[in-house]
Amino acid sequence: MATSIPSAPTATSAETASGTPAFSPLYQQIKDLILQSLEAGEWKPGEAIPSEMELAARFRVSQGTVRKAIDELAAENLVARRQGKGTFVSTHAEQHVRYRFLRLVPDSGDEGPAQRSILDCRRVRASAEVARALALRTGDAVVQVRRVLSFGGVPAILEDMWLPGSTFKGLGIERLAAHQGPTYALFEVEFGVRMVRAEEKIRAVATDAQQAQLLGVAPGAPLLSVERLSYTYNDVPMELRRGLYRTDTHHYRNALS
Amino acid sequence: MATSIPSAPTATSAETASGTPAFSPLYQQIKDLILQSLEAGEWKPGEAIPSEMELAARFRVSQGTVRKAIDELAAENLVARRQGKGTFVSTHAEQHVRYRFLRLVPDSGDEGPAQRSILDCRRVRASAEVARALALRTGDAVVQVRRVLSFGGVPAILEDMWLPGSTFKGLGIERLAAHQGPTYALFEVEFGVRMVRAEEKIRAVATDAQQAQLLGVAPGAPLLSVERLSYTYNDVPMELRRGLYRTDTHHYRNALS
DNA sequence: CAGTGGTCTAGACCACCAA
DNA sequence: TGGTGGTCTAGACCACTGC
Repeated sequence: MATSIPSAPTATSAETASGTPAFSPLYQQIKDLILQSLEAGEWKPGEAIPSEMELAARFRVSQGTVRKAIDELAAENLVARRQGKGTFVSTHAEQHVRYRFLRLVPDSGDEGPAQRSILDCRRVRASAEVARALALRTGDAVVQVRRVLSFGGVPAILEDMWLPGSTFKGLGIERLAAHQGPTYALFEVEFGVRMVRAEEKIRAVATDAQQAQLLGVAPGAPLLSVERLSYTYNDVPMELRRGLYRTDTHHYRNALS
Repeated sequence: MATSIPSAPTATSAETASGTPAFSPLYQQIKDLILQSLEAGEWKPGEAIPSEMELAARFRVSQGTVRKAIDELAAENLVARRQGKGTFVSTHAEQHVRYRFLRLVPDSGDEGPAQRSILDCRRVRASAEVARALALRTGDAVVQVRRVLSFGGVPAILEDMWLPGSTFKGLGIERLAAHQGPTYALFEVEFGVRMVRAEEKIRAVATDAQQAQLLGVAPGAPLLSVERLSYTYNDVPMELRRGLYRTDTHHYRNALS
């Protein structure tokens, strides 16, 4: 199916062996091809992809078809268009989308970025639960990170992260501490991993003694438990995160539509 | 600005009095016009809007321009396209989008719809806080509803709702109790109010004695506090809701992208 | 000014649905 | 079979950016 586009492209195509029609419009095929280049790293985060005209010539389709393919990629936040300049591969390092995945906002006012304090970072063997989430085998190497995020000096988030050891070779406490800006931007630059989407499961829990001490709240105080599974291209899970959020001065913001 | 489209439509238009260019593409103007008809109730939820060709003729533009306008409306879930049939005004009564705004899902398995139990429904005067959220004046009439939602006989959600009294005339406990399906579907049919989007603020809180009793949990148990402000067309706030969610067997699901 | 994305059009054809 | 939305094209022109 995913072979190269024929010189005379056909919209109606791709008869599967199993007999189902499996119609896929041309622009979808083009989108998939662009996606493959994105995954392969042909263009790095922050870089411009070729112009619509160039891509149209390359794939032997009209500019309008490329446009529709890019429209969908832009809708999924994989690329961003800038009129007069070009289309750019999305990155977590951009100013206006920084901390795109962080939904905790102050109840009033506006505060700067979080201060990070790395408590721990070590390579461990994946528990059954972590392995299942990250599509690994139990016992595989994973990097485990624990940190506290503070706003204006007040601790607000206690977070544990698990990352596949094979991909995040050499991730240590120094690198994490030295880095400025979003952690996901560090992952892009240092490990070539771009987080594309994530799913969160949110619960209310009571603090235990250790957590309470780290966050500076009373033991038993209610906290928001946020379990996040982040995915790279192609729906590959790449990070499991368990966060405890203080919600006495902040709240988790969500838009429904 | 919002006058009718001239017989020879211009893409570059709408010079504002203040001097700013304020360029608005044709398809945006068409989208606004369709939106106005939607707000005015020219087509009711569940009904089909005119075909793309008809709208193109009505607004004196090409089908492609109407298509792009409808594309955006569909992306915002205001209408839904069905190939071969037409484009339909979205409704909360549709099977596949039912409980679109309810993000609480069971940790495992799948359960049927919630059982509702209305505890209270009465007309009261808006507190300063409720008035501010609903863009009313303090003391204006509002309908206040308290109810419990249960899954499989187990109470899971305790909810208070506030609705503008002027719009929700005659809303009583009988009507709420008699109705089947999503509450927002009732609002569409009985009061002509369609909820289009909502914003939620989520916190972890400790249960007080009364809440604990209604939900069947221990006093002080951590619960998810979900404050929702729902909007109709044109960003008009129409409902304030404060929910307490049990998250021992369920969780609040969220997708980030 | 040239190059990029953005808009608009008109027409052809395809896939889906209902009568 | 006719109507609806869905795809694709080709070309013209507009708006924004940077040289």
